[in-house]
Amino acid sequence: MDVLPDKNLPRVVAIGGPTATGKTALSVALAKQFNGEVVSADSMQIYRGLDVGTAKVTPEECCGVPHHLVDILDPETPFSVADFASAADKCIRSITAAGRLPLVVGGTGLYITSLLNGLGFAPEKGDPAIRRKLEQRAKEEGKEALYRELQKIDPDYAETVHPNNLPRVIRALELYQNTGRRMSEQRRQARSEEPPYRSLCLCLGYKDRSLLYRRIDERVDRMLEAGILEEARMVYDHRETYRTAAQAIGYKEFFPYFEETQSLDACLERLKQASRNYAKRQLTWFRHQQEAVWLYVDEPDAPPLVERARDAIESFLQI
RNA sequence: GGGAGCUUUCCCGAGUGGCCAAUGGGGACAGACUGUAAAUCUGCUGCGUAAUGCUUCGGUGGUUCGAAUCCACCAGCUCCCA
Repeated sequence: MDVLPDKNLPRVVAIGGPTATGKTALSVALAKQFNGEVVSADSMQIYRGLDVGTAKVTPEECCGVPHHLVDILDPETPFSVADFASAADKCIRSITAAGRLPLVVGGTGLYITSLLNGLGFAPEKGDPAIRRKLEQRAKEEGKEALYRELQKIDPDYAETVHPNNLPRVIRALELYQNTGRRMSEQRRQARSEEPPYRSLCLCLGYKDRSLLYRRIDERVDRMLEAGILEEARMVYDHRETYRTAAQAIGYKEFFPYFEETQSLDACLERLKQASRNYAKRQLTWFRHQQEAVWLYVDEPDAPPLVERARDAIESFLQI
């Protein structure tokens, strides 16, 4: 698409990157400089009560900068990318209307990319009943059976999904049964739309990966002191209803400790490991799914991070 | 002091004469991703001028056409008896 973007589109600055790179601190500093407001793009911080484990902004860290899409749901309420995209869009429009700059900040790459590309999700919500039936079938007939069915109804999409990736297979079948539309069509349509904003995505990273991993480990230790265990216990006690929280890194790793099948130390190690693996996946996402300007935290001769970010945003706003 | 066992590629751990550069798991690295995404899934992991090539299974030396696998000695660790 060589079409010049519409000058009147809302401008959005996104800040992404793996966990523990300092997105929160940077976004607050930038919001103050650019008269901005933060729109969180984080699938876990959206929930009330998950604070320590999600490294949620504290009131002190906020410094008065408004934060949207944080603490807006109880943990038993389901939430999805589509929900995020429409909620974030509303935020962006009202922030823009107020003459301020929306800063979309978070580590959930799928949320950021979907939002910035204006992916048109199916208007129909997912159908839990259909999904439950498919899950049941997978248990009885095996995931191969479902995959074969997907090959029949949507060979194009089946080719892009690995047979082992059951949740994706199920979602595709669910979409078809629910709406009569194939996932491959859905994707094609969604992609062809014009981007809804003029956006700049800044991505935080480390040149030296081992430094990132060390920061992650240290942060887990700090979370322990800050009371992550109580939070994890709370999530554990509600694990049947807190569907999303129960799978969050920072909580599920302590379940064996509560069940007395593993020592606290072992769980802490697993949590650190899981966080490092997650950071790796985030890097892959932002490198390949999202066009971004990368800012490295550990660049020795470069000016401070905030200055580099500020320069990038200033030139973006001038275009 | 006497006896038994163990030592494998980054880690754990299989392998007890050829099909072994060596199962599996973890880690590392790389990748996918359109309604649970902090989820879910995939690839790859001795070297390499890529070859019936080279160097690996604690060390040295043997047996054998052929050894990670058998034997001897040495080193380290574990356990049992004193």
